[in-house]
Formats: sequence, structure tokens, C-alpha cells
Amino acid sequence: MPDQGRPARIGFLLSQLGAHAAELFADQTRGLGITPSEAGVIRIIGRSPGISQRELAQTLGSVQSRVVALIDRLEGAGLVTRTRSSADRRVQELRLTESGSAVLRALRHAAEAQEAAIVDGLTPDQATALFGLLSKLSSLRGLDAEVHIGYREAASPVKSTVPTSYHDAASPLKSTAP
Amino acid sequence: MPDQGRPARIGFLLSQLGAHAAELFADQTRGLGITPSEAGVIRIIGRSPGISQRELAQTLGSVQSRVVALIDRLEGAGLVTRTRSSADRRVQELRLTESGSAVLRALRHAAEAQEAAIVDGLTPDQATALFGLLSKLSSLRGLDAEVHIGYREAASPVKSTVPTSYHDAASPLKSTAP
DNA sequence: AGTAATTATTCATCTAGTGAATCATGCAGT
DNA sequence: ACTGCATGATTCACTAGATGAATAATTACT
Repeated sequence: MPDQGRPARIGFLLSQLGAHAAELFADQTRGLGITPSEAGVIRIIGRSPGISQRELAQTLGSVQSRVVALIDRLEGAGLVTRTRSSADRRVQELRLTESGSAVLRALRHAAEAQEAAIVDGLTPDQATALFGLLSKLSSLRGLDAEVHIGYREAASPVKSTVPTSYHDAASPLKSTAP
Repeated sequence: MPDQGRPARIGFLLSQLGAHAAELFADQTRGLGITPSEAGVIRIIGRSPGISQRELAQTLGSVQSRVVALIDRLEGAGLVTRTRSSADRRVQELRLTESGSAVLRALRHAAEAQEAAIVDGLTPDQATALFGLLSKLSSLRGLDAEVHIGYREAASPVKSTVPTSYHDAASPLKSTAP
């Protein structure tokens, strides 16, 4: 228990900055006409074309019924296609359309621009140090480096929220100081 | 634009770890029978007894109608009292009951335990460095050190699936690497 | 063939949150 | 004192996101 008199705020700062980063990202996706959740789906399909809805649900840490709604929306927007697998006609193979691929490219650009915005004000050394510390923390906590299912199992009534869940929750963590 | 070839993942890591920290905190509050949002309300009332619902809404970055529901719940649970102000009979003065104060103390203990859990695996120097970097980032972004209203204005449809909103969104940010 | 498991889908439900409308009260100007 | 406007709290209808149970189509097992 490393307590050196420092106020207990790392948890608070992480959730605050994480929510802030999520907001910035949501701004970007909104400009592309999709939600952050849908952006995640596009990312995964782009990396694994032909993935099934069941596999996608598992990767997202979500459930199949939720994936149905997400894909319904993306298919309607012309970004994703469903095609029945010839090997197993129960499964729907998911792929990006040309528009979907374009959105994915735009998302990558947006993520890089956001990264620059986030570390703006830090020196390159500081940004590198921060990256190292966050990476270590992430691996220490056993979080997946590729997909952050983050907080799906713990909060049954969730979340939300993004940060449901923690939105207003923010203030609570601050409670350690006063 | 400090880009030194490092993968663009700080944004992703922040949101991932922030969501994780929020989940840990939600676990704690669940054990106390309240949600993270309600914990935030209790924190604020504990620090500012007699605060009005309007002031509370502003501090939370929420709206009055939302506060009504939150206080309804906390009053019903016997943690908070509403009393009409004698100076201005429109305003409801909010205060913690004895049980409410007990919950606030429990929340403080939980936050400290969580802080220890979060930095577990880092050396004290690393924890201090991380705290410094996160604090700098937070002030650079103009985030309030006391209350994180964090991501309320940007995502109109939100927010939530913190949590929401960024839950599944997680994966998207990772999109910078592949 | 017949039974069980699997994939996708629908549906009813829940929660959190928002904005508009309403009510009671306070306050400023006349 | 009277009028009219502003303010705090509340109610209500509505939305978005998420969840779990039930169902249909298909495949796997034996």
C-alpha cells in the first residue's frame, strides 16, 4: 500500500481525463455521422472482415441483441454489409463497404489528431513518460491492449456511462481530499 | 504537434483506464447501495451543507430536473434531507442525515483503498510522476480539479454508455495502430 | 430421424438523462 | 399595494442505450 501522503486522486484524474478523451473522440465520430460505439464496430470489422455477429459481440464485450441493433444501423447507413456464410448459413459475415472503409480511414486520422491535441502542452519526454506509465498500469490491471472491454462486467446497472456511469460520478472520487 | 513515432494510444489508454477506475469505484458504491452519481451528490452535499438543488445541479453540470430525481431517491433512502429555506421559501436546503454522513465516510475509505489498488505495482516514484503528469494534463485541458463535469457539453446524445458512451467506443481509439 | 446446441433476431423492459411546461414564491418598479 | 417578470422546484413525456427472455432457422450429435 504505497501511501506517501499524496492525495488519493489518481483514480479521479484517470476517470476525469478518460471521460474527457472519450468526449473528444465522440466529437470526432459525430462529425462522421456515427457514435463512438459504432466507430468501435467499424474498427473491429475493418480488422477482421467476415467476422460473425457473435464474434463481434464477444470482442465488444456486449451481447448479440445489441450487435443486431448496431449492425442494423450501420447497414442502413451503407457502411457495413451482412452476407450469409456459405459454410454455415446461420452466421452473418460482416464486411465494410467502400464508404465504411472511408469512415475507418477518417477515424484513424481523427485519432491521430486527437492524440496530438491530448499531449499538447507536454514535452515529448513527458508524453513518452506518460505513455509508459499508462501502458504499465494497463498491463498491470490485465486490460486488453487491443480492445478495451473496460467496464462491462462490474457495473450491472451501468453504464453507462460513460461513463455512466462515471459522469457525475466524477465528483465522488474527489471525495478523498475534503 | 509532438509526434515522435509513438503509437497514438494515450487517448485510448486514458479512456480505458478511466473506465476501469470508474468501474472499480462503481463496485464500491454498489456495496453501499448507491450509484456513482448518487455518491457524487453525497460528496457535494457533505462539503456544502444547505446547498440548494439549483446550486447542486450547476456543480454537477446537470439540470434541475435530474437533481430532483436524484434527491428523491437519496431522501427516500434516508441519506439526505430537504428543508425549505426560511430566507427564500422557494429553495430546498439539502443536508446529509446521520446515515448520509456515514456513507460519506465509507466512500472516503473506499476511495483511498481504490487509490492504493490502482497504483499497486508502481513504485512510489512512478505513482508520484503519474500523478504529476495527470494533474498537468488536467489543468492544461482546463478541467476542474474539484468536480469533473468532464464530458457533458460535447456529446449531446450521451452520455453515457460510459461510460457509456465510450465503453464499446474503446476499441475505436485503438484503431490508430492497426 | 430425432434431439440438442448455436446464430441471429425480436420484443418487452429498465435506467439515465433531457427539455418543455407548470406551480409557487420572490423581487423590482411604479 | 399592484403588476409583471425572474427564479427554484417539480412533473411529464420522450429519447438513447442496454439487457434478458423467447423465437426461428440452421447445424451438430448420436
